[in-house]
Amino acid sequence: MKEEIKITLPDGTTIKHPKGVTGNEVASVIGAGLAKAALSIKVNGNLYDLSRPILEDAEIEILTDKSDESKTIIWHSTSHIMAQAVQELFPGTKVTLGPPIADGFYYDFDTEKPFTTDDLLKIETRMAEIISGDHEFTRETIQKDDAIKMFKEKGEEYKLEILSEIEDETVSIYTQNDWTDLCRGPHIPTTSKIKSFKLLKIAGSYWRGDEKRQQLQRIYGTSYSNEKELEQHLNRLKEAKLRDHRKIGKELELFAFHDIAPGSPFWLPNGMILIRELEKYLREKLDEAGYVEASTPMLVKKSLWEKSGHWDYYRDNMFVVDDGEEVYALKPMNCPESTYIYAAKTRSYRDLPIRIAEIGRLHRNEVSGALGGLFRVRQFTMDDAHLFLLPSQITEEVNGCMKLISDFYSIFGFEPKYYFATKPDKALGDPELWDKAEVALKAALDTQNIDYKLNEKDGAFYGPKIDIQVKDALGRSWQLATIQLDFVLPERFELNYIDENDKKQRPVMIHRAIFGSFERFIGVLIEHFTGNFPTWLAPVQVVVIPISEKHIKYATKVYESLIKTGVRVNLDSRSEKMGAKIRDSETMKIPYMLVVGEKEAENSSVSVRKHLTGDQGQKPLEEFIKEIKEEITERRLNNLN
RNA sequence: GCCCACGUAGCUCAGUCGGCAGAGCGCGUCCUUGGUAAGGACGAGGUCACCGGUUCAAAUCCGGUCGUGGGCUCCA
Repeated sequence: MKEEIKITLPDGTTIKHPKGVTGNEVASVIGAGLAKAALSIKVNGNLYDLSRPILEDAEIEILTDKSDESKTIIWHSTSHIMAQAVQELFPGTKVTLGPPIADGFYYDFDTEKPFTTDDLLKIETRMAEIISGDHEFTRETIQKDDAIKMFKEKGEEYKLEILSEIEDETVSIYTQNDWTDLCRGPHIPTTSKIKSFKLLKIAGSYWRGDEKRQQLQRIYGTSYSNEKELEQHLNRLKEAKLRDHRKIGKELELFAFHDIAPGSPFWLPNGMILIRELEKYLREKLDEAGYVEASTPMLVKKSLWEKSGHWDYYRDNMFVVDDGEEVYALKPMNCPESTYIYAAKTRSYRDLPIRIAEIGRLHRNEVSGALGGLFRVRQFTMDDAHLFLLPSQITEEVNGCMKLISDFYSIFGFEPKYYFATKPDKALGDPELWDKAEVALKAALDTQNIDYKLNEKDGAFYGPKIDIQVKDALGRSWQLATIQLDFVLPERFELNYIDENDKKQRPVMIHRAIFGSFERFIGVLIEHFTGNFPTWLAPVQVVVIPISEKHIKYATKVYESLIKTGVRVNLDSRSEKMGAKIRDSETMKIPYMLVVGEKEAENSSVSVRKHLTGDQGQKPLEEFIKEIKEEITERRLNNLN
């Protein structure tokens, strides 16, 4: 009699099966429907192919297309099919890696001729044939030596390099439709489980992401087990395009780029309003949180950068200015100079902590290919701050930073997520201080009951840090804020304070940013709000629309009383029809349109139309002013997104 | 920086096989005076990114430069 194993289902029931039973068989016993929908199986936490024998007692979970894990399996299987199609259509192409990624998959190829858009269509056609052939994905475990022999014969040098790094004696290979790839798996049972797919783009990449190594051709694609999900995915891409801050920035006249200053935005008057409002809000928050503000020079002698270490490690990213007598560099960071503010006078332990904010304009010479809209620029304005404190104050100060950050974000509707990064292998500074600091950071996170993810050994070489990410309205994550401890800079710049025993001691330094840079943050805000800013941020808050020339006089009165109360208001007195004026204001995403004519002039009222919402009816001008003032002062969200 | 694609009016874009530079929006002037998303007429506006080459002839073909976009971490 054959040996039996115990299979435990997610609901706790157990079923006995003969040893070597496959996921397919287990699923069939549970139900025919499940067997049909099954894509993979989780066995004791590991993903298995449905055809792979289970050899021991196991807790299992049959995965259908409802699970995220099975999506990655579908994507990965599709990348194999794509690789097969590519090698058939373009003989001599060598395969490298083809993993699933966030929303699909890619495969990197070494090919003599780069792929064209037409090639993508050909590849898609061939893939469709393979998929409809309903070929099985079969797994085989073979000796590594045999695998080496096999891929050597095929001339797949990249697979050989991968094999040389594998320590196990056996490796797995997967075959579909007579095409075989080295792969850890698992895969979907048959090619026909893929119901929809699309190849999205061609891109260059490097073998192992290393620019010194072979340049490869990457094809990105995505696939799903039904038509609908692909459609949804393509819609998301479309939606993201509509929200693109470069497009909206141009339409709303927020900023412009010009060849004359690559990577540096020209802020137009409308965009400047965003900067001014953010600055105002930021400074209010900083004042409340006990910060002082400083400003340090933009152009500094290179000896400063030598001392800070930037000259050795960051010079490629710095703009260097030689006036013929002296070599200067534009500051790429504020921190080294902030130490001069601290050291401008003798500090006592009683003075600490000192929190120095700097809204500083920085220049970084990013390589041309890295630039992108407002997200990656060469000149930007950082909302920076440096805190100088006693080691015993770390927890409290980090707490303060986190509170400031979550407070700041809440009015934009952002939920912060925290990542705690600890000491990396290559770290500078006193190990004892490192330990203390990590304990203190953890204490800060714990006292606030903050849910965080630990990124071990991911800290900066000069200290541990907490990174904060937010998700925007489209669910995309952005890293904006960071809180970093620094033990190295106080050392390099020989900072000190006088302790209670009249002895010199080193302070600990914290670098922190709330939203990183104005440029990037505004880019994120534009996409988050689709340009439909809350009223307090909107470049133009109200437009007054007289119905005809006869009403310009009253419209001017309305306009002036709004100006007087500090509302940003335009008067649209063009000889256009009201409909056209409304259309133009809607296009410019202006929060409020005040239509005024005969009726309104008679009783000092305005007819309010709200952006994207429509006619709100008539109300007294005074009432409207009171309401909009309140909305602006409280910095209310408009919930239009 | 590297690979691919792209660069035509302020904006969005068309321009076939190499043969006189186009549209809509916007802008200007005039007409129109209106009740919640485009009223009408006329007009101005171009070194086809830049430099060079091929050709009788280049926006168009070739080479280079600059700029823009996508990608270059997601580990068989």
